[in-house]
Amino acid sequence: MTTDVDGAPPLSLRERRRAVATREILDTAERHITEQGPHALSLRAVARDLGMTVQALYHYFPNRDALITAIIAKAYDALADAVQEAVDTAHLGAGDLPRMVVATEGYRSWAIAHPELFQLLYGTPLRNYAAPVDGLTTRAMVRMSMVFQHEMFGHFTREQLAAADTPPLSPELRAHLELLRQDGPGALPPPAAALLFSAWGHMHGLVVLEVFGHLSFVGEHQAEIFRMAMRNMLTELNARIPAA
Amino acid sequence: MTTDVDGAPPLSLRERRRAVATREILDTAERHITEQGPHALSLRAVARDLGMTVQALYHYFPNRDALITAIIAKAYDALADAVQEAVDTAHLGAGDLPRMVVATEGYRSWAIAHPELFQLLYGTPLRNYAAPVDGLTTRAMVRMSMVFQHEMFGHFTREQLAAADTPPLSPELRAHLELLRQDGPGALPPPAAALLFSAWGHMHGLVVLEVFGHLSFVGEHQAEIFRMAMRNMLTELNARIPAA
DNA sequence: TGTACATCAGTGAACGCGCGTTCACTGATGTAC
DNA sequence: TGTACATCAGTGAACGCGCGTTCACTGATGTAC
Repeated sequence: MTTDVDGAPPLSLRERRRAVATREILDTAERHITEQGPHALSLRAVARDLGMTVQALYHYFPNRDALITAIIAKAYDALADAVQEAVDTAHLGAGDLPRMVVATEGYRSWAIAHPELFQLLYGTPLRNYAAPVDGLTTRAMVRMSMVFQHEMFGHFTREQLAAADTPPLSPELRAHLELLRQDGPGALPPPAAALLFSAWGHMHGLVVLEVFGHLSFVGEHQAEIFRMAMRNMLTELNARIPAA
Repeated sequence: MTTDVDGAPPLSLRERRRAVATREILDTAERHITEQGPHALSLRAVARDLGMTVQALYHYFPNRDALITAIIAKAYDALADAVQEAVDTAHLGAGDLPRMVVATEGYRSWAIAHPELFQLLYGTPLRNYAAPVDGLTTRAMVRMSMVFQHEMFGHFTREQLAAADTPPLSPELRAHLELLRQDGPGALPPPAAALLFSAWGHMHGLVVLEVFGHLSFVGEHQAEIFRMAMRNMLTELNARIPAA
């Protein structure tokens, strides 16, 4: 009776229930984080909220770390989605904002709309939580950085990017960045890669200061300062790349 | 018998013991933070480590929050000191690094040397900890920002700064920044203030990404990228301020 | 088609541990006369 | 100079709460024949 559009084997009752329960646990845990902060997450509280006992959770997640990892992965995806969507709908606004600036504003907006999840991703590492080594979170990160680098560099040729005007990079750093671009999907020449990291830090720094309350003295005008900073950043970035 | 150079009334035995004990509590708590992370701080563990009972701590700090606040204030001061000291000893290095870049590297170095304290200042707010409204921490912040703005803008006239080339600021933001400069000691014209915030975000963002492990794929070369970014930032900043 | 067995979601009970804070009290230190 | 009192650092005992994880077990769901 389940919709079966793609010819996948239909799920059994057990499997459907399991999927629903897993989803409920994740949603509840995420809600707890958004309400109490990432460090307040407790398995017992989640179970209580779902009307079950703690032990039952162990049928769905082997332990607390696994649950947290799942939420982190989900949050990374949500952030990447927000950036992507901001870019995709950029032309709809009639403003003259460069799409790159729109992308950074998508990043900022998601962070401000979900401060606790942003803290989960970029704040103090959780106590007693050991992040897994696998690439569960890396995928979303790569996806997001592809969006940024496409908006920043997409309209330049590889030769232009390789000739970007920066202080000279050491041979070791150049070599390291060359290596990175082999296994990563993004194929940026070293100077452009360095500029990307710098820009990422700039964007992230302003957002993190704002979300964590260290710019509160600027009051209502943080969005305006952010936009100004990102516009300037983009202008200066373009000025570093030689004409074709 | 205590050294009494400044003519202050000599401390009684009780007062000296109290000062020593307070210092010991603070040092131990700070050490616990540097060893276990800010979220692991526990009064009981601190007391245990000092060979006393928990209750005794309440003679020195009214509660856990007060102890944390004292450590935060101390850390802010240490960070400001590190930046100041970097600038003060800048000329000793024979390099051609601008003093502003040296200042930002002082910021970065302190953060890397004391990642857990840096997390305490700029990471996820502590659970169950309510930051006090008073300006205990503000003083050090202002001091540090004065160093940066002196290095960034000290050699320009007020007229030059007021004419800095940025996208136009809204009248509301201009007014707000004018207000800020009245009660703060720093007297930056609005466009310069906006550029200062942007630069602060840039510096902070790169440091926070590095300290929290989000730039680990750059490996050993994070210092080089940071220096490049800060050099570029300074160059671009200067380019925005018209000649006298 | 029904039956025997395997799988799985859930519970009850428990282990062993942590925490911040309050209260009533003792003994040392400091002070006024 | 000694004496009576006040202040303060520290303890013992307790309150009331939280947590993650493991174990043995029941009853529902799924599967092989």
